[in-house]
Amino acid sequence: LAAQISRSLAKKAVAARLDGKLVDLSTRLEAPAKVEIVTADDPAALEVLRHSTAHLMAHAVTSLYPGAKITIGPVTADGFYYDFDYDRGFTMEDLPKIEAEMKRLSQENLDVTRALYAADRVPGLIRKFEEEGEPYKAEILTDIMNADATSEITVYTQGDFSDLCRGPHVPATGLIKNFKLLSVAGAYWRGSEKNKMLQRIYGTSYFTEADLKAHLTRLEEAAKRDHRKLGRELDLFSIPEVTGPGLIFWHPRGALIRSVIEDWLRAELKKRGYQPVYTPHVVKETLFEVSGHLGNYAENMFPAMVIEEENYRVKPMNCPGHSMIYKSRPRSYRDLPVRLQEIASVYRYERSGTLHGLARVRGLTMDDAHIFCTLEQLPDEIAGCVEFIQHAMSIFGLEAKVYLSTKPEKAIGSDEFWEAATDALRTALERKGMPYDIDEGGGAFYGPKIDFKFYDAIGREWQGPTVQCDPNLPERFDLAYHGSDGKEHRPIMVHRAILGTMERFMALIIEHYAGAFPLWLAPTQAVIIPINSENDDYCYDVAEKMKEAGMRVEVDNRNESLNYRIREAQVQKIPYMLVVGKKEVEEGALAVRRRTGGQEVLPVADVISRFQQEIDTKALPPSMQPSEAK
RNA sequence: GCCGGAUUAGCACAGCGGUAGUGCAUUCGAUUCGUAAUCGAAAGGUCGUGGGUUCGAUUCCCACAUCCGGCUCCA
Repeated sequence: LAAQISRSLAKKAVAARLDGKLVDLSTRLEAPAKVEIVTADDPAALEVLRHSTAHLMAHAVTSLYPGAKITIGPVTADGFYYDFDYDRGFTMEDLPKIEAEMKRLSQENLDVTRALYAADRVPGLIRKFEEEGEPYKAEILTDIMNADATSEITVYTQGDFSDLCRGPHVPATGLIKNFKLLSVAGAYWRGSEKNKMLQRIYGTSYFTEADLKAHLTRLEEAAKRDHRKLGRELDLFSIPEVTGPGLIFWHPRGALIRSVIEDWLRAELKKRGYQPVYTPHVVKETLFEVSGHLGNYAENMFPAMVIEEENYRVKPMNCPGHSMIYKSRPRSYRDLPVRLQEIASVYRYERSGTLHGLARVRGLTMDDAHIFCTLEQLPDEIAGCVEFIQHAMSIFGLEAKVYLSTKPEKAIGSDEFWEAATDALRTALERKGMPYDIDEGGGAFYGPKIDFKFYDAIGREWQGPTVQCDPNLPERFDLAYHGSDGKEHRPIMVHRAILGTMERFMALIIEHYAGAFPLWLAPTQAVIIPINSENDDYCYDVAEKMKEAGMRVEVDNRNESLNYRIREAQVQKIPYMLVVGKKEVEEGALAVRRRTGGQEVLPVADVISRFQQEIDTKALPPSMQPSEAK
């Protein structure tokens, strides 16, 4: 019953599924199974194609650059990469040469064949790789056999190129036509800093030219909404070289947006029973000896400064400070939970190569809070945090990937605690109907946590909100409360951030909105543009009225053409442009142009009431809603 | 921190072994305009910093700083 699917019969076939398992088209059918042909429009086909493109690239590289050793070449979210060990780094100039060689190998339409090695033949294979000067392949094989001595190994061959690989692959190189090599980078062998750095080449591949072009266009579009570019164009912030990397200067417009978000946060925090506190930025380093940060986190802290023979440190975290406030007086079980909140700047020494605009900085402002509670209160407290985060995400229209991170190998604390806390986290997510993945062993050494990860314009992952359970700091600070039994008990501490940090969150929403902030966040909500200077007084009167109604409005009566000023407002992504000419003055009206397009002439009072309706009143707490028009 | 690349006016970019140029922004002048750039002029640069090669370096070489893409890290 062995069935080999003829390539001529299924030109578009890329791979097949046997009982749901992805296999090569050349697979021999040894028992009855449900057979399904995977064609180019199947999402799985793209992965197969990209993996095969990675092989094609490795083939091209080994033929162009003798001595380049192959390692691994997996598929990524939008493409693939392959890591090589070569005595010089590849540069962007090498990529066209490699692409040309790939094109040539594709035109040869080499068969891609698969060879299966039973366990007893693997030692021979290892020797073969060693003899051929491919030590990395030999190492991978050795590790596979050490893990399971009965493993079967497959090797794929196209022309004179062979690679150890699980597959599946496209049946012939001729199917690989629309690809692009994108960048070169260094990457450590097996991801460890201690190992040799390899040369990585990234690329992507599609079945059709149109898909490839669309992808490249998407990358260009994404670059346009890069928060570093928009931050300069919209005059939101700067990071001057003279004042140091990773330290942000917020300009008036950026600071305005940030302060509106902080006002929103404070109102939400108040509703949820958080108490605001303030703690010092610089403290004697004893605090961090007690917290254990000097032992475990010192390489991420700014070095000590000496004042009157005492060492002081800039804080890298707020939890020790909040612990001091908790500890400042005896606590009763009746006081719990205690929720201390601070939108607080901390400073961390992040390694220079990791800094990235607002998204990764050395001076960061956490929307931090620490909840001190009993183990019994933990589920409700965590559910409250998850609900808060969910609410915030809905306000900003953001989506996050949620991870529940469980007990790592190196952990402290009792099993009872880990179990109860992990359970509380899981229950909270399920109660709120939040889909999540488990990050097995990804928790902090002191406790499990929930992490929310966001994606930037080009798909990079950034951690934002987090909820962490921690019995360790209460222990270190000897925190206690008097229980109803009259005895002293230890509270649990929950670390949580709703937005993450203000810096990273701003980066995120700048890219999310592509700089076109919704009305409630827009630094300038409306600009009034007189057509000529005769209308200036009317414009100032209207502006005054609008300011009284809570609008952030400006008059642009610069000596520039109307077109120029419209364009300027459009480029600055100002939501409303209000043009005033003779007609509007006579009618007590405004010619309303929206940045999204559309024009209409409305009485001033109508413009104000429309504006107030457009600010989503459900999203904002009462204290922030615009006041009634006067 | 590691690998590769980059650094020229406020911004975006040309250029080149013989001491710098364009556009926008800025300032000034003209223009008073009906929905995405009015015209003209002026001003603006130790060509990232330091060292070397050279008769001469913005250009070539080295170190450092910063940025970009990755890697690693992100108790």
